[in-house]
Amino acid sequence: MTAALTPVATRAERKQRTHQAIIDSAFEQLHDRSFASLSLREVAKSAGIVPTAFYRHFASMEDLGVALVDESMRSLRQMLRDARRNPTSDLVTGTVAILHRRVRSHEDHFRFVLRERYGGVPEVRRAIATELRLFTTELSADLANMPGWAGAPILEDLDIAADLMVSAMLTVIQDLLEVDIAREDRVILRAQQQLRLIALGMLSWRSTAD
Amino acid sequence: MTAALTPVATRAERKQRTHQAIIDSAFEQLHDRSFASLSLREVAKSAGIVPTAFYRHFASMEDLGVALVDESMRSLRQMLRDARRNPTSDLVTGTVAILHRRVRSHEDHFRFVLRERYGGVPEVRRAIATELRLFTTELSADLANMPGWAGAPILEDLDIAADLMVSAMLTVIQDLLEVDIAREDRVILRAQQQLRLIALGMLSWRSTAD
DNA sequence: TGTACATCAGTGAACGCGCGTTCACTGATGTAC
DNA sequence: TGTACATCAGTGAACGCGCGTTCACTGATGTAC
Repeated sequence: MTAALTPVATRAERKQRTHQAIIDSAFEQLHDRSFASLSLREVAKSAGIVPTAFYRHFASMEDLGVALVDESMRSLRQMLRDARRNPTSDLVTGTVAILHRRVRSHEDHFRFVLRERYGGVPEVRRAIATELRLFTTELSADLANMPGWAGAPILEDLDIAADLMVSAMLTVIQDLLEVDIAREDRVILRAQQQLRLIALGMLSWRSTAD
Repeated sequence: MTAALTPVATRAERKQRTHQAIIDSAFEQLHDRSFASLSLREVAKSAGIVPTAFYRHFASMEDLGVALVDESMRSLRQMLRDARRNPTSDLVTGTVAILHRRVRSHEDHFRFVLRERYGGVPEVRRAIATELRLFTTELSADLANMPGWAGAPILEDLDIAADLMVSAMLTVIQDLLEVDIAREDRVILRAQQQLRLIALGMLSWRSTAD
């Protein structure tokens, strides 16, 4: 009795495997193309199934698109959670390091989200917008809980800073995806400087409001 | 001899008119779709010509895409020029007002640029990236010439701030394009606050570097 | 354990459609004399 | 001004192609007894 003689998998396991193969090969194909230009037939072919079998897993391409958003956003949320659980002395350096690591280990996900954020498929766009809004809200709440803000900051003002930080970091992610490895240190440094700049602004802001 | 009896236009004028009709109706069609999903036949039809006549004006759809970028970027550059020539006492309020006005008068252009910035057509993406880089550089130079920075700021640091401002303003533009008129005041206010936040950060930054 | 039936992931032919592009053309406008 | 020819923006038929979707099917896996 060898492993080769046992059945490769149950029917459910095989289905799940094909399901994931569709998602994975979609991300692969989306490396340098927009989701709107990706055809059902192309996805099916690269996943190793016939076009009609696609419908056993997704009702439509839009449906697949939303699944890709879910998969990608898990990366973003995980990133935020990592940052929360890893409160280093230098918060900016730590946060940028986590951002850097997750972008590099999930490049396809971030590329997809940034490209489709304002892309041509409404359902995908809506799903991304909803998740990013959640992301900003969570960051804002995290800022409020920071030990540094002893002087009772106004939540609404922290929201402005959180918004700015998310804008800046999305730009940094895009730069990371485009830069060649040799020049990536400059992008990282700039990301740190921009977060510090916003933090400095917040401190002056508070003293201005006093 | 009435105007109606004079020839409507010369051949060259008629050609130019069709050329512009193609560009205008492309922007119209792109209101809620990506450029990659727009077909040559659709553009031709909405411009009132037969598909093959398209080739009298553009070598390909990519060629049209680059023309749309040129047309759109003229709006962006004009905006920067307006801001330079209009040095009000409250620079932030004035700049945001100019941004607001130009976005509202050229919504199609800004929508196109933001959507295609990371979109599916490489040539269009490249054209936009080049123009945005120029835009940031010019803004950085403008910051250096500002009377407020009496204390000899380092150009490289101003670059970081210019980058951050462009990121923030691109997000603001997107918000303006999405928000309903009733809530647009909040977007404007937030834009002003974010620019002030960055400016405050720059002031502290300088005193830190001293 | 063995048999008979149900389930269902994946198949493959077929459909009608819009696509980009070619080609020879038309006929109004422009130009040379 | 009148005529003969050149230019060229726009036409319309035709092409081969990949698309999403339908449908009846196959045959391995799962289940009930």
